[in-house]
Amino acid sequence: MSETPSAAPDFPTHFDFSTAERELSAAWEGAGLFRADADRTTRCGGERDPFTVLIPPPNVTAVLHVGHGLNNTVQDVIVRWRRMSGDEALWLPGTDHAGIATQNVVEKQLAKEGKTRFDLGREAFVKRTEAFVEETGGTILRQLRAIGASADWSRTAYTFSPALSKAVREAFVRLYERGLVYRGHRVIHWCPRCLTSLSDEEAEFHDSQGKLYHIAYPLADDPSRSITIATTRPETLLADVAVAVHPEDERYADLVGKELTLPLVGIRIPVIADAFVEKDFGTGALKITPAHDANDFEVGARHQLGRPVVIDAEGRIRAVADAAGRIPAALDGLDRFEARKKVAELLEAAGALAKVAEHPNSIRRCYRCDTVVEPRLSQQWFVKMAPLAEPALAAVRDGTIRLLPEKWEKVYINWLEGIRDWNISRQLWWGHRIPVWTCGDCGAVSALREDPSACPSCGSAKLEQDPDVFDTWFSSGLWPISTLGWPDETAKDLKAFFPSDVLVTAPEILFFWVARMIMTGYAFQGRPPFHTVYLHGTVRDMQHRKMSKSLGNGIDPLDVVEKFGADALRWTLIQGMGLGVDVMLDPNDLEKSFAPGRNFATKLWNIGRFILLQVGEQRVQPLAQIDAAQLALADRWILGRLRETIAECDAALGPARPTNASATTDGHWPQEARQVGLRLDAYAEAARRFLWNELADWYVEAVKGRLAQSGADREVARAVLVHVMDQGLRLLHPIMPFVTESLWQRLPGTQPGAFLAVAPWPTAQAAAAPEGGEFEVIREAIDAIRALRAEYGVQPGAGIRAHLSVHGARESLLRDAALVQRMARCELDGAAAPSGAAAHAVLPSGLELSLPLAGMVDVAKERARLTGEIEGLSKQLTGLRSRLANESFTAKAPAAVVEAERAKEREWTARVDQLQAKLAELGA
RNA sequence: GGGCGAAUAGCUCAGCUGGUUAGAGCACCUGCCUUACACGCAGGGUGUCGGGGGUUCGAAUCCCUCUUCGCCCA
Repeated sequence: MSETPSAAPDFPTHFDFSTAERELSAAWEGAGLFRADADRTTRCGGERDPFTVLIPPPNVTAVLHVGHGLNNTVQDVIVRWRRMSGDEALWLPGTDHAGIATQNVVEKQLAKEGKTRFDLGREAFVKRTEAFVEETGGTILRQLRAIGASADWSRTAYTFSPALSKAVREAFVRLYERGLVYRGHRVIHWCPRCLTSLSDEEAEFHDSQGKLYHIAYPLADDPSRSITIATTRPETLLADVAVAVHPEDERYADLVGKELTLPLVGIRIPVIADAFVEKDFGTGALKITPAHDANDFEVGARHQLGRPVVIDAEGRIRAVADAAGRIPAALDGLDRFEARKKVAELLEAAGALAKVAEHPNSIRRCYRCDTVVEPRLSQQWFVKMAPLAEPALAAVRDGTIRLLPEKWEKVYINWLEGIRDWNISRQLWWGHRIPVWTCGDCGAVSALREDPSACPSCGSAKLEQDPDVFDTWFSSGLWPISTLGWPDETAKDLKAFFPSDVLVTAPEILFFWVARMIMTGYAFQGRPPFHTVYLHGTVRDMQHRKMSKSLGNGIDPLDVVEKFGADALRWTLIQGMGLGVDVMLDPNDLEKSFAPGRNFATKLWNIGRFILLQVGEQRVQPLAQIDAAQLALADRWILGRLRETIAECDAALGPARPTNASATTDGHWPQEARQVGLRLDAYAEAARRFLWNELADWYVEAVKGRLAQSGADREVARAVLVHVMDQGLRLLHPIMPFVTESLWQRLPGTQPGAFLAVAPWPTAQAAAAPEGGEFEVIREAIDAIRALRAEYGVQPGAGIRAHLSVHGARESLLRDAALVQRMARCELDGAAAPSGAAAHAVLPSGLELSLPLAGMVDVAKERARLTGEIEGLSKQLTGLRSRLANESFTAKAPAAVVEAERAKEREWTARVDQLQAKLAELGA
């Protein structure tokens, strides 16, 4: 490693990211840059458009993993972009109390002490959980600061705080009053480990290899005949109340109305006909178990059948209800899976097991503990979803809300069209208690905003509150309004920042959370909670597996921050963020994944180092004061590239909001704008390309000679250099906030105390001077000379000479000969090329270069090279000419296309001619 | 079983409403410590655009079909 001995000691060759991160985080927060002010928004009479992003609240028990890193980096990039763009940007952080997840964690702690929550009792358990959350609940938010999150920490919300709990209660009571919630006795998903019901979404499907048991049920009055049913769950036959066949199934037509003997149990059950049965599945005969299967429940209800319950809350076989005489002693008390084996054995022994076949199927598992869900008959609170879904469906259909990428709009619509009622009660202790009281005297059921002391109907004090709590997602669904102050309709934040703008989350929780927020937005505010939903991909390892604790393939973002810096982490994540595309990272080789980000930061740092060491800290003229006529070719070129890059970044990111949105009206995404913007990878690449491939690789090199001299041109160069660096840093800041802020604050001209984090986002200025296309000719020449040098193995340090032909941009190239000299180590010579062996290049502009490389050029090789180039072009030309000769092409294709093809033909023909002339010069 | 989507360079992906000599990043190979940077610089190879058929003057792009993979829902 080489160190420049003269380098300024306070400007090392590498960026000290850990110090910068610590200092800048403190400085940003100290200056209150991320605190949003409601009064400054247009909705409150201020001047700025509000721009609100609400964090998907992580669980209070969570510790930061790379998935959080990705989700929050995306939000931060968007918020920083809007903040710099002049919006009153609010990124509202917070956490979710996570009912089941948190209760599980505390129960596990208790288990280590040899206790259960029942040993403590409800009140003590809740107290203990509160204390646990108090202690560790802020962990993940603190960790988010370490990756540079510019959230407004003063507004940190928590779903179980008193304010948000009030919103939950108000929401439920309003739905109750509107007749949109009801209590019902249904077969719901039950987790026998968590001992609670689950919503459809919380009971996730998993493919499994099950078995299909074919069991013969003999006719009660003629045991020589039987009906064979097929089931995956033979243990539930203990609760069978009928066997159903399809009404049009001729095989069983004569048996409908007869009775069967239930194997192992011995009681008589009827054969019924119901169109629900699929004739082609299994044997076409279906056992009906209303208490243990949701579909059977419906069938049973249609036929007024009983509902014996034979499996208890823990998943054990017992005569729970209406099941007297149904449980053989050998099965009583057995776990359901043990019971399945035992039932099969007993049936086998009784000769009733006709067949057992392998049967791939899907089973539901608890999304929190993976336990196989048990369908269970029980009383729960449900939300009627169809009326709530209607405006949520319309909003996406008509473009009030857009989902990116587009395919999720279809999934969303498909789901909402078939929406089912939502079970919102949970038999947990950690959560918002359901505010419903039943009177012990008059039986009145009341949903109340305030805890009652007496029955609202009869005045009795004998009131009992529903013991259950709400599904956590019920409170999460209110997040966009509850965090902003609802149900206080006069809350300033609600006025200023609702509706919010972009919601950034993972598709996994599209139904759990996103759809429900949209529904509650309409239900309680009559408006959409946001206009854009950005659904990002998943972080995966090199085998495309999702990162998880159990697989041990995770990446700790804080580890990455420590080893490579927060900017490197952010860069890697954003640069890989194609719309909806998964981000692949290698947990076994962090260097491979994150070194490019760190290297880019170092590169930037060294551009800054060059500027400070070469430009110095003396006053630099603002670019606006420079007379356009004084700008060099390279200056005009880099300013043109900057203008183009700003436009590219803007096009990749925006538009920020639908066009016709106002303080009181919801905007609308026209069809052509629905899928536009938030291309973070394209934005990242545009900024990187400008700073590295254009500014560093070309402009910095081009400007070196001018900086070494003194005079007016040096001042012009300094002004342009500092300007383009300043603008480039602004463009990159949302992605790499630390290194850009560190450099920007050191740029000559930056006011002390100013922050890049709130500096204005660049706007593309109209060109002050011609774009500098001539500089492209210089670049082409340098490229060509470098390529020839490499081709012929010219020593890197050796100087050579190039003769220019009379064609093309000869004069302008000669004017900048010094530049070519430095960048290609090649002296330009306007004199005609001497005869003899030389390497040749014909530039697209028509200019010809001839490099006499005495002793290096092998004439045969040069001939072969030129011939190859001619052949390639000729082949292209042949195709082109036959297209132009085709009359139907010239007649039917648009004139502009035809003309473009003709121009191409002229250009290529000329080029081939030039190359051929060169070849001729080399002799036969 | 129903719905949605993808298949383009070794890898991850762009290529939208048909017309560029099919691109980018990473990886890879070669040569260089050229006074901001070796965490760097310069140069370089790489594709029957999944198979088949169709529409068209013209298809990676539109239509049909097959194959493979993924996601959502039941």
